[in-house]
Order: sequence, then C-alpha cells, then structure tokens
Amino acid sequence: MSTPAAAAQRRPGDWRRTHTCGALRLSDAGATVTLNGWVHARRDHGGIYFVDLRDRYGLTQVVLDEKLASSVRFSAEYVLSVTGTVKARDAQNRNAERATGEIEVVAARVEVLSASPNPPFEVSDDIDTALETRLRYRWLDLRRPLLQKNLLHRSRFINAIRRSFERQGFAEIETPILTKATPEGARDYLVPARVHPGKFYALPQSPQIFKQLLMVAGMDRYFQVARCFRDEDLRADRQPEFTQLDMEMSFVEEEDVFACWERVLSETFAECMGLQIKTPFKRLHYDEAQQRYGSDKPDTRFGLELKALDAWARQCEFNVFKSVTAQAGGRVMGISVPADLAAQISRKDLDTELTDHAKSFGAKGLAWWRPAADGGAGPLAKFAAGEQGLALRAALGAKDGDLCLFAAGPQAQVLRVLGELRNLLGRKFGLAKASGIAWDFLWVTGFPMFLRNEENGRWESAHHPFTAPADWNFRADDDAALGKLESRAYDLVMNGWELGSGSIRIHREEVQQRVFGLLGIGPDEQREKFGFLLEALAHGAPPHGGFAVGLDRLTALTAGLDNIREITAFPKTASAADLMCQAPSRVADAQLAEVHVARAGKGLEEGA
RNA sequence: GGGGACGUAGCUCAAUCGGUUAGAGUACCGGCCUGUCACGCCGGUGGUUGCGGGUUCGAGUCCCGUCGUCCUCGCCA
Repeated sequence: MSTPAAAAQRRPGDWRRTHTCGALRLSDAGATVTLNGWVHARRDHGGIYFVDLRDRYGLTQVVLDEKLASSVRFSAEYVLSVTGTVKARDAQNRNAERATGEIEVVAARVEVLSASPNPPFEVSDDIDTALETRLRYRWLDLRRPLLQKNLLHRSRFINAIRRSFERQGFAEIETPILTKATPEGARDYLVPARVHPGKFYALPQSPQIFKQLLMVAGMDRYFQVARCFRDEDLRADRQPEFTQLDMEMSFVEEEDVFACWERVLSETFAECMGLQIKTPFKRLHYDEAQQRYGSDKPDTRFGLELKALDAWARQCEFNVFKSVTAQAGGRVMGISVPADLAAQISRKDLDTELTDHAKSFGAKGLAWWRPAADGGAGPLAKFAAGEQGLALRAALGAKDGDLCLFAAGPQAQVLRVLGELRNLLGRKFGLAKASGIAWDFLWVTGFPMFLRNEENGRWESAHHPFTAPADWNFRADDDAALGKLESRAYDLVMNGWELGSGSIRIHREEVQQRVFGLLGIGPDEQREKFGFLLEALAHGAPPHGGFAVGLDRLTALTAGLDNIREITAFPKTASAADLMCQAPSRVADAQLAEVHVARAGKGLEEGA
C-alpha cells in the first residue's frame, strides 16, 4: 500500500492514505504518513486525545493534542483522513496486543471525509447483537473485523480453487441465470417473461444440464463458481441462493473425478490454511455407511458404530423386538456406548434428551440396557439375563458398565434414529475433536439409483435423473431389481457434513429416455422439457461426469463457522427475506401488468 | 405445512405470584482529567414493553390473534 511512486505523486494536503491502518511498525518511526479509516474508539484525557482508526487491515492509534482535538468534531464511525508523524511509543505505553501497538501517529491534520450518526450497534467482535439487527444494518455489521476476516477467507479459498482447476486445464464458463423450469427436484424461482406473455423463466437449481451440454460441445473440462437457487425452506446451513463450485469432465470414470478434487482440495488447503491433507481420501460404500453409521454422510472420526441385532431379536422374549423381525424390512439394531461415557449419561438424560432426540426422527421410544452380571438395568434387562445377556453383549460388542441403545422398526427409520443418536453422543462428548483428526474426507459411493416414493408408489431418482446407472442395461420393468440398482453417484463428506455430490452421467439418449420413462416422464413431456438434452445426447455425447461442492458450507467449515450466514456477505433470513433492502417487496400493478402477471390467493390481500 | 424458543431504552439484558413512577450495563450528550488502548470519575437525555384484541380494580407479566427473528421436522432431484 505504501509505494515510493505513490508518495512522489502526492500533492500538499493530499487526503489519500499512504499506509493502511494495519501497516505501520517501529521501523516507520519518524515518517510523515496519511491514514484513512473509520473512528473505532476515542479516549479523551483532557489535554491529550486518542483515536483508534480502523480499516480492513487493522487499527492504529492516533494522538491529537488539545488544540487539534478541539478544532475538529467527530465521533464513532466517522471516516477520517489523518496526516501526522509516526512516533515510537515509550516502552510503558506499548500495546503488545495490537500489531501496530509499538507506534502511534501524532496527528498534524485531521479531515472529516464522512460523518455518521450514532451507529445502531458497536462495530466490535465482542458484541452480541441480534442477527435481525445485524442483517438490517449489514453494511455496518460487515465492518467488524471477524466478518471481514470471514469474507477474505472465502475470497482466498475460492481463488485458490480457481487456480487449481486452471492448472488442471479446466475452462471457466458461465451458464444462464434465466433458464427453464424443470419438473423435478426443488421448487423453482420463477421470472415472468415480458416479451412472452404467460411464460416464465426459472432460476437454475444448478447448472447441471448446461455443463453436460458443454461436454457434448467438446469443452472437455469445465468449472464455474455458480450461483444456484432453490425455493425451499431454509436452515442454518441453507440459503435460498447459494454458491457451488461446479465442474464437469469428459472421458472419465469415478476415480478421475475423485483424483481431480483430491488435488484441488489438497492444493487449496495447503495454500489457504497451510495444511497437508491426506490423499487419496477414504472410500466408503453407501450400504456400509448406512449399516455402520446410520447415515450417508457419517462422521467417521469416532466409533459408536451400529450393530445388527436381528438374529438375537428373532429368538428373544421381548415382543416389541421379536415382532419387528417378523415384518418385511423390519430391523433391530443397537449401539453400545463405552462405560467411561455411559457413566456420564444419567437416567434423566436417557428419558429426556436421548429419547426426545430419537422420537424427533421417528422412533416411538428408546429402549436401553446397562449390561451387568446380574442382568443389568433398563427395559431390556429382564430379557437379557444369563445366556441371553451374553449373546446380546456379543452382538453389540458391549461390556459391563456400557450403555446400549436400541431401535426397532422399518430399516430406514432404525438407521436414521441410531445414526442421529450417534451424532448426538458424538457432539455431547466431543468425540470427533477427541479423535485428533481435524479434517476427515470421505467419498461415499454406490448410492441407490432409484427410491420408491412412499406416498404415490412411484420411482424417483435418488440423485438426479441424469445420473448413470451402474448397469446400462437395467430393466425398467423389474421392480425388485430397480430397488437394488446402484447408481454412479457419489458424495464427498467431511467431518459428517456433505460437502458436495456428483455422478457419472448418462451420455446415451436411449438410457436417458428409459430413466425418464421410469420416473413417469412420458415421451411428450420428455420432448417438451428435455428435448434439447436428448437431441444433444443423440449427436455424439462423450462419456462424462462431474461434481459440485457447496462453497458456502466448505468455506464456513474451514473458517471454523457453523452458520453460513457468517461467511455470506448479504444473507437472507429463515423466511428468505433480505432485512437490509426489504426484499421481497410489493410491486406496482403497472409493473405486474407489464409482465402479464395478476395477483391471486393470498397475494390479492398482501400484495396490494 | 408442523413443533419449539424468543420479541422490554440505539444495543445487550433485568423487572418476585398480575400491583407504586418499567430498572441496569453499554452507547450517546454535557462536565472534569496529559498516556489511554474495554480509559476513569461526575451528571444527563433516552420507553407505543413488536402490533391488535380480550380477561381484570389493575397487564411487560395471563388468554386469543397477528407480525418478525432463530432452531428444528417435513421439504431441499
């Protein structure tokens, strides 16, 4: 920021900065400098007056004498230009907690560049202001050093990823934001088309089809920092518009995509965080992830693995368990919490925290057992005495003093309940942190191709309809086989979070038609909604596959944040509102008429 | 769409069982102070208790509705 050339061009009285507020050190003592920044704090000692001047780079203490201090009026968040002399502080006045703490700038001239009323909250990392207030005044919130640090981390992280893709020969290509509504997937954000009365664009849920068409076009290796839009209800880690690092490559199989991303992430972690992450990442089959961890995105840094207890349940005296094993698809499973942790779980924890947690994911209740020589304690105790108890201990890998938790019912629910209990216990006891593993990457492969919709009995894509099946020749009329058919989709999981997902795609028109047909999209609808894709696939489509990583989540996690709002410059609330600019907002009737839209339903009362 | 929590001064919070004039810290304003860096000391301004209705002699407090924020289940191919 301080260059001799710039200094040479300065006019007398130039207000422009020669240094940032984080730049000056002891070695600058004696220099005449100009700083620009915001008034962070003032300390008036009567006769001597201190100002902390703040910008993105740091804080510098400015000293004003009585005469200068009384000649200029300013308060917090004013923007000043201060010209003065850098002075080494006396030893007893140095502030070791600030990078610029060994010096101060003795002001000769202070110019108010911009005024400010008393701000709605203090610009400080210590404050505990309601998110609602912070979002309303986001331009002020973003002045806080922590938020600036987060945005800069995000910027550096994304730039490093870009460079890595460029080194690997990928081309960054933009795809349309105004695109076509799709029949499946998330709800679309719609945009009325003024020049096509009654018709609408949709904002992209992802650039999926466009990137496939780029492969058909022969671009071979594509990536993009892509904004995606999904009109669904929000969570702490979900915004209605979010950013993906989207990529696609031709003439590849799964391992090529994995290797590409392993390189991108290891280079990015090394460059941005100084960390060497271990590659290749672990691989885990979807079925194994589900059976061992009850999740398709397991945190594998700790144990508490699920154990199958179906054989034991089948011959036990506990009717709840026994009857479940007689039902099609019924499972009885359990996890064993080691004694040192089990000792910290009270009866009250079991009856409230753990049981409530299990119930929130569909369990009817939570059966538990503390094995001991005399049969132990808990609802299972009287069915787990003697030989029965030994067999149950063996199936669970449990010892006396452990705490065993059980779930019984339809397999999907049992896996979910125990998987979530496992996560709860992991959080409660800090097991992931205790593992000493900071960054645990994992490819999950072999996802099912189709899932049966319980409500209407129809097949749906587990990933999306463009995902290749493990077997190109699958039969669309064999329900039993379809339920077992694997897809070539994969997820990247880190520390129990899904970072992204992708797949090898269907590059054959006929297979794509077969999949559409199976999903209930008939030939006419296929032509109308996806005709351009099918046509492209018919005209020389290379085998291809790709992946997309959620950058909001990844940059948040690598910055140590658990809420993506803290790394998004202008986030929306849980009701998808922007509290700063008050979007969405009403529009005039004339504006609606121009795009051929009329209010209806609730919009009649609330829109006018 | 369902469940839970919350809403009091610019900000963060308190206010006993429904009971006097709704308090504190901080910020802000004024005064004092030449070495602070969370400066200190003295004084002061600041309130539609989110909004609407109800119960009551009396409501920040109880009830109903509504708006907003957060978390969460469903949802998110």
